[in-house]
This record gives sequence, structure tokens and C-alpha cells, in this order.
Amino acid sequence: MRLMVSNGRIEMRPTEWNQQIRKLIADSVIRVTGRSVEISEPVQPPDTVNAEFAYPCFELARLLKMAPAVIARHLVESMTVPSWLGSVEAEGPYINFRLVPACLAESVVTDIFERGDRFGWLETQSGRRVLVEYSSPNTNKPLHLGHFRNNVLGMAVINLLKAQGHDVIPATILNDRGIHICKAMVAYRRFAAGETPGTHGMKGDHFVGELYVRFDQEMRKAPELLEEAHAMLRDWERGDPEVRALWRRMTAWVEEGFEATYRRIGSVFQHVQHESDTYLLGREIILGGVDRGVFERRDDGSLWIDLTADGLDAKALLRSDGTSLYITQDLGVAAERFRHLDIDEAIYVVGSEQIYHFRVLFEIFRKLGYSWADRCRHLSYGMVYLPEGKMKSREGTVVDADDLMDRMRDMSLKVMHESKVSVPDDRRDSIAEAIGLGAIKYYILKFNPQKDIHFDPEQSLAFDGATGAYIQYCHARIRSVIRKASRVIRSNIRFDSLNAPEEIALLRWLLRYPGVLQSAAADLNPSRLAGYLWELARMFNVFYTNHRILDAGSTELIDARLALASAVATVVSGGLTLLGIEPVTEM
RNA sequence: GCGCCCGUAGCUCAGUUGGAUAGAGCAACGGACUUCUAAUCCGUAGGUCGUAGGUUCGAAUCCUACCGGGCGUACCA
Repeated sequence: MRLMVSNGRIEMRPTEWNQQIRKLIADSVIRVTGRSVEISEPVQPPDTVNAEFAYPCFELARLLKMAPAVIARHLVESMTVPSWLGSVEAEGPYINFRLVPACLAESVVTDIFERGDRFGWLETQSGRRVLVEYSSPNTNKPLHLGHFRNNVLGMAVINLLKAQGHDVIPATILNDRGIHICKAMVAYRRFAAGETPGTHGMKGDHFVGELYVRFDQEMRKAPELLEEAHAMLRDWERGDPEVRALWRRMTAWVEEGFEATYRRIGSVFQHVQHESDTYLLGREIILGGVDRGVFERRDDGSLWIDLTADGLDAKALLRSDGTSLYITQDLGVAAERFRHLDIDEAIYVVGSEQIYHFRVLFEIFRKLGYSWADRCRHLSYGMVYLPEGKMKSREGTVVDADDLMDRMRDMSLKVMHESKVSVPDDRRDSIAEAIGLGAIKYYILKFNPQKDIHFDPEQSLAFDGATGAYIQYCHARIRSVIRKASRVIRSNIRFDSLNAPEEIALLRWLLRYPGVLQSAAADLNPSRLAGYLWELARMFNVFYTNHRILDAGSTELIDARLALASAVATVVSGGLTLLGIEPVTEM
């Protein structure tokens, strides 16, 4: 086996090593046993082993009926070691492969230089169109920390899917209809008629949110208010002009407020729907399903599906009075999206309290025989608890998203003030905003989405340890060094001068990046990337304290280290961007 | 009751989908700035991976039972 060699150098992409090593092993197996065997992917050896790849021989042991350690030894002995491998060693049942450091360095750094921010991305388009629905708030109150988790998670997943070559449609559906908004409307008519967010100097969503809380307080004194809200909902459904006009005004206020919050978070939607337009969808599908015997009509006229055979319960799909339910709409919206948007997959970013709902929904898709039924996924994420317990909008025990972002920005301004680096006035605010947002986003994304977050105000405000600021700081440091060097040489680099343990560790870690992106996207789990970036930043900081870059001595070493540092900065910056965190260049 | 999720250091979490001696951060203590950003780094200490069985060359990871916590189990959303 020969590799492409040009100018005496080996040209190999970081993602190609795995295949080459599998082939080496397979060839060696043929030589030793005469058998052709499928070799599985090499694994990553533990830190104590000085190698990039390891192959455990247990599978072969079963297949060939030999002791794993014996196989390992035999395979190594009969292996033709290519020039890019520094060593191949059998250690017990494992075969460890170590690359020639210069080959590793050239492969990784060159590819990062060539691909830039897109290093580690899949180069070819998948041809798959994926709709990701996220955020989908009720329009009766401002966004809180729970929504924040949803938005941050949704955006990160969207970016990760794009990096895997999918055509992604970020979508949301505003729940602008129903009893919740009517409650706020009743409160407005009773207690705030004629007032506007402007007269209170408030954002529209906060203004309406206060009315919603007000309704709940007043209702305790005057329970008849609830009936008034229900009456208003009936008037709304009938299309009463006056009610509709008020509703339009108030939902517009809320949506304006949302837009400001979304802009600040960085949430973007390509496909926006309103429940007021979609809540009647799905009824024809259900009526059609009755004709085909998928659903059953009960004596009172309500329509049901029996899912007990599938380990679920019976579920109502249409009320006895013919009106729709939450699931009716979801059914109709999904069918419409697959039909009109030409999508191949749909992902719903919705909290874990709705796991059952989506199991039922997807099962109904299957019962209806939709070809896309198995291409729907529910990305469920854990709840966010406060030290006081669960957040409740009506009781005001929430962490408001706008307030949170303000607090984080102010915190970082304070730390910037104490820092030894002085940032020019005209950039200070935007950097503080980026650090504040980065802190809270990273705090959310570093957790596995499945897990509940017990929001710890102190930890979330922290800028040390595994935090967004730590990673941003690493990036800012590198950029600062590059600014001082005022050059990064991109060709004819003496990669063989990079052989310090910290340099090898960094290069090995950079080598893992494409795989991290791939698995984070496949599992819809940005915490994989979050953890990886923290580790990368940590490794760089260790390198940085132990070695000089600009005073490295020889020009060759300075240029090689600048190239390495620049490659790290590119990956940190690209990774943070995928997480929706801004990689600042000074702080 | 039934279903799903979680249980790893004092606290908050990782753990490459079953692989080598279980790792970080925070908090505590002790060190390192005349040197490229100290929002940094180094060291010390901390473990019956909820419990008990099972599966196999090998288990924090898989299967079973139990214990503890959470969320569901609406003609609510």
C-alpha cells in the first residue's frame, strides 16, 4: 500500500487515517491467517498510551479462536509499516498506532487552513431536508429560562445538522390562540384599558405578561373572571370583530417583544406559523381516518384511537362537540409540512414533559401509513429548576430571559473592568454582551439535553472553569498573539519542529474534531461539542503557559507554533459559532 | 398502579455507545505574573459508579429485581 506523496510530504486528510489503519490491519490478518475479515473502527487509546489510534483484538480473538494478545503480536510482526506511522506496537490485547508527529501536524493543520471555519464539516451535501421546530412559545408572557434552553438547544442542533450537510429549515409555531391569551385580554380590558407598552415604558411581551399574572391574582378574588375569559375565547372563535381587534393588538405587542429577545439570543426562523392559522388543520385527516377504520367514533361523537396494543393508551383526537385538541393540530401541521415544504425529516425541540405526547403522535402517523412517520424525532430536554423549585409563570417564580441577559452582560462588564487588559470603549459593550450571552448559553449547552438542570445562579454567573468565558478567553489570547506576530505562515511550515508533549496532545485533540461534530449531530447532543471545546481550550492554555510562541527561538519553530495556535483558534471559533456563542477576539 | 427519564468525588457534571489504572470543574489548602491577555497554569486531597443479582474474555455502560428523585399517564397545552 502506497500513499500519495508530493514534495516528499504525505497528503492525508485527518478523516482518512481510520480507513488506512483498518486496511493495514485487514491486510495483516490476510497475511497471518489467509482470511479476509471486516475490521471495525479503531478506538482512541487512554491518555497514558502514547498513540493516536488503538485496535482491540477481542473481536478477532473470537473469530480466529486465538488469544487476543497473541493475535496482536502476530499482526504487528507481519505488518508493513508505512512511512507515516512512527510506530505500531502490541500492548497486551491492543495494537497501538502512533503517527509520525510531523505527518499528524501537517495533516491536521493544513486541513484546518484549507477548510477554515468549515473544518470538520461534512464536505458533501446529504440531500436531506430537515425541519427543526423549536421555541414555539405561548404569546401571553415573556420568554423565560426554560424557553432560553429550548432556543439555545434548537439553534445549536440546527447548526450541527447544517455542518453535516443537511438542508435545515428552522421553524416555529406561535401559540397565539387559546384561553391563556384571553386571560391577559380580560385583564387588559378590566384593568389597563387604553394603556400600551409605550405608556409603561415596557417591552410588549412584558406588558402582556404582567396582565396575565394580574388576571390570576384578580381571579382569586373574583372567580367569575374565568368565565369571562372562556366567553372571550368563544367570541374569538366566532370571529367577533372587537375581540379580534384587541387580540391582534395584544399579540402584536408580544411578538414585537419576542423579536427583540430572539434577535439578542440569536434565534432565527425560516418558517413561522401561528396557531390561529393552523388550529383547524388535522380535522379532515382524522375524519378520513375514521372512514378507513384507523380511528373510531364513540357514542358521544368524540373520535379516538386505541393504542393499547402499542403500549400506549386510548387517545381522543376530536372532542364530542367536534372541536380540535392539541394533538389534532400537530397532526395537521406535520402532514402539511411534509406535503408542502418537501422535507425528509422533522425534529421537534420540546421539553421532556411531552415525551408521551410525541410517542402518541408519531404512532398515529404510522397508523395512518405516512411514509415519513419514522422520520420524525422528538428532541426532548430536561426541565430547568430554580433553587426554589419549578418555574411557574403565573406565580412569577421565573427567570426572565431578558433580565438574565442583562445581568450576565453587567457581570462581564464588571469583570472586564477589573481585568488587566483594557478594551477600547467603543467595543466594550458588545464584548460584554458576547461574554454574558456566551456564559449562559454555555452553561445550558454543557449539560446533556436529557438531563434536568438545577439552575444555580452562582455557577451560571461564573467565568472560571468549564465556562463559555474560559473558551472565549483562550480564543482571545490566541488572536492577541497572532496580532502581535502580524503573520501566520500557511505553507512550507516545518511541522517536524512541533514535538513537545503539549503540541502533540493538541494535534491529537484537533484530529478528533470531525468525529465529535458527527456524533453530536447524530445524537442531537451539543454537549458533546461543548465538552470538546472546553478540553481543547484547556489543552491550549497548558501549552501556552509552558511554551513561548513569539520567543520560541528559531523562525521555524515560531512559524510552526503560530500555525498550530491559529489552527486551534479556528476550531475554537468555529465550534463556538456552531454552539451559537460569539468567539470574541479580545476580552 | 402503569410508562419514560435520571442516580458517578462534599457540590455540578464528563465518561468516545461494552474496552487499558473511572475523569473534569467548583468549593478547600499550597504554589507560579520584570516574560506573547493571571478571565490563566501547577500541586495536594477527595470513589462500594444507588443496592443486589445476571450476561462475557471484559460492565459506570447491556438484562432483571429493588431503593431514591423527576416527568407523564386529560374531550389541557
